[in-house]
Amino acid sequence: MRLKELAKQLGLSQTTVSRALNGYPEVSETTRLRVNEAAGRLGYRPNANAIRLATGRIGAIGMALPLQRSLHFGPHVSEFLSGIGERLAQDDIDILVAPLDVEDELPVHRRLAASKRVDAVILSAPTPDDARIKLLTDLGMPFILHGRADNVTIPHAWLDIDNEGAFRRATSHLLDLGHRRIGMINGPADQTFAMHREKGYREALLARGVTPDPRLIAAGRFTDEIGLRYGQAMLELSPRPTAILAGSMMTALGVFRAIRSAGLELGKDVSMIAHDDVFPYLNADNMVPSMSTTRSSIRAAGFRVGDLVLQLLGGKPRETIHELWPVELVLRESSGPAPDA
Amino acid sequence: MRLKELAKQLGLSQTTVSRALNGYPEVSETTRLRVNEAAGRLGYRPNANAIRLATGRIGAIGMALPLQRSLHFGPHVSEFLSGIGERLAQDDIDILVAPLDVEDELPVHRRLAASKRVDAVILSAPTPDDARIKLLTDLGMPFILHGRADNVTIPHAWLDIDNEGAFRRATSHLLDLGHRRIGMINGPADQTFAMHREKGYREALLARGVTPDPRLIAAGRFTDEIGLRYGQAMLELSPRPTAILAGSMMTALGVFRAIRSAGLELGKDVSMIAHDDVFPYLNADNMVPSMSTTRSSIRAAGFRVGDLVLQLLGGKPRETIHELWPVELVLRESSGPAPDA
DNA sequence: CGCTCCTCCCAAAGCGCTTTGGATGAAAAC
DNA sequence: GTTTTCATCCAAAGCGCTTTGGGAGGAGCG
Repeated sequence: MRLKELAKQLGLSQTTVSRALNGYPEVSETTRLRVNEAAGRLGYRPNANAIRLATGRIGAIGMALPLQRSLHFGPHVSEFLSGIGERLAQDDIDILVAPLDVEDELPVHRRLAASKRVDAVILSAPTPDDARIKLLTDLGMPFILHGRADNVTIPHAWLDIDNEGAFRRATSHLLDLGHRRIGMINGPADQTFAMHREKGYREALLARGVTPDPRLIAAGRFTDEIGLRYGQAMLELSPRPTAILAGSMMTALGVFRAIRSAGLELGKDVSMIAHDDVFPYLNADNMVPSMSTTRSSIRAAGFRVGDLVLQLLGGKPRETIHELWPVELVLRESSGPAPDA
Repeated sequence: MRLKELAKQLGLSQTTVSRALNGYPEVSETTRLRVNEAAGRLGYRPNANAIRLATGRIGAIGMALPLQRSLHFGPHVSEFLSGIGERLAQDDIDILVAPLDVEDELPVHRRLAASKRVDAVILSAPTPDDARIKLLTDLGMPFILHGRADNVTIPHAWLDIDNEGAFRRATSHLLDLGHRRIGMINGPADQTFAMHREKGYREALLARGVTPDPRLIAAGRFTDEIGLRYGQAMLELSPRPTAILAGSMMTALGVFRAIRSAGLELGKDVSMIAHDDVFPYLNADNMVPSMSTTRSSIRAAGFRVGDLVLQLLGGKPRETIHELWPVELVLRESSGPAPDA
């Protein structure tokens, strides 16, 4: 059932039917009703590609899924995507995921843009000098960044969480509890958010006169393995840290094991605060002991990003789209007073 | 730069340029070279929508992401998707993720099909009577199922892992070690794969004259919370189980905690074998103690599914596309002889 | 009653590509 | 030397929709 047939069935022109369906005013209410009824009855579905070709609007947004990088961000990506999807589905917008190798990210964006597959792009996991921003701007492709690219001066839309503040608070809290040797197992070092976290952490320490110890700072992917390895390494130091900040719940699982396998007890001998992106399948509350976290739902961020990308397409100026979300500090059993303090 | 301009620049017709670009034989090699060179130099990118409209081929495959259900399968989905993506990227095929509420899954598929957004669809997480199969078949939309729908007689392509065999082997192994009370924390009970797993488990028990105890069988989402809750419940029974099968690594984390919080030791007091979909960020080998698993990479399955969907579109008959992958049993420290045996 | 002004509808021109059905000229065949 | 036969290329017709630029006919006005 194509538009042409539908029009013929109704004894109307394609023009009128098209307008009726799309809510244009040049059509009488009775005709519109008649058209809508017939369309529903005959199961008319417009060919998306024809619409796209005719209008230039696509009804899809793109998201690059860097394969290697997604190894770092597997569960984060899917949660974030779910959030975006939840929002965009409301407006019947498709999400195109473009999997790619990290080194051809730029070409892929170029292809997406030039071939008119998407109206806009969602970027995540930026570095401070992220090259994608200039590329997309040059291409005239609207986009919104999840995270920040501090050194890029080109105006662009972004949404980020206050990583710096989160880690500053977490660190300060541990300092309040008497901890002085606080380890930090961060995310990949080239990522802006990881730098922000380190900044918050360092400044909190310095503010109390504690000199950051490079041996207590590690960076890597968000895996239990990284957590285990660096956790063990830190706990072998002497004096060993009495608290550790973990960049993700996966990291935290590894650190947890490191603590146990060193014969120590989490929340007593060693405290831990982990960053929690709120995975439904990994609940900080249900851990034993329950995990203190800096919490911010990455799914909610995705939902909002979906929102913002629509606003962007609706004409809202990109330079007015900046959101910095605060991060909760949720204290549970894994963080306690420093031992022998 | 559109085809028309390109053609004008070259002093050729659109026809010839199009053919040259698409490798048709009616074009001399020298012309083809000239065209390709110019296309590259001028940065010509065809408008994907025009191609789609003209050819009817889309160059995209769809994947429904049931939002609620993805709560059960969060990390699985992203791993699987990565695998698909890795394969389809090689052929420059887009992946459209269609997020949806579970109840409107059918309408969404109808929309995807009728609006010509995708060439084929990848279905996952089927139930035995999965209604999507009939729908897509009726719609003439090619698809491949990741998993199986045992009660559906309509011929269709599928790829699955041998869940039944995996759990039969794991259970048998535990029986060999002297365990008689073996708990099982399965995936969502309505899913085919979970039924297969239960079947393997039950039959293995029965084959040794052990009657399955309903109190030792639980089902739920793949979360640590479910693992913790059911793990605790089972360990409170007396006599308590001496071994537990966990449906996923997330589940296993919960069970692990349940074991510990009961003051028991994994691998001695209680054994565990978990199913491992091979998440790069959650490594069975690195756990303490290391985790025995039934292992099958869901990412690899995704890759292969991508492969198969292309074959399907290439004309390979759907009834010849059936793959059942064996599952490894990897024994590590978490499974040991039954205590007091 | 004649004229203007809406209201409602239509024909036709794209959108950018593929593909059918020839043309054209040179090489091959007779 | 004429007829075939290729090898190359082209004009034009779609693909299914939106949108521009009118055109009829009835209501409102004097």
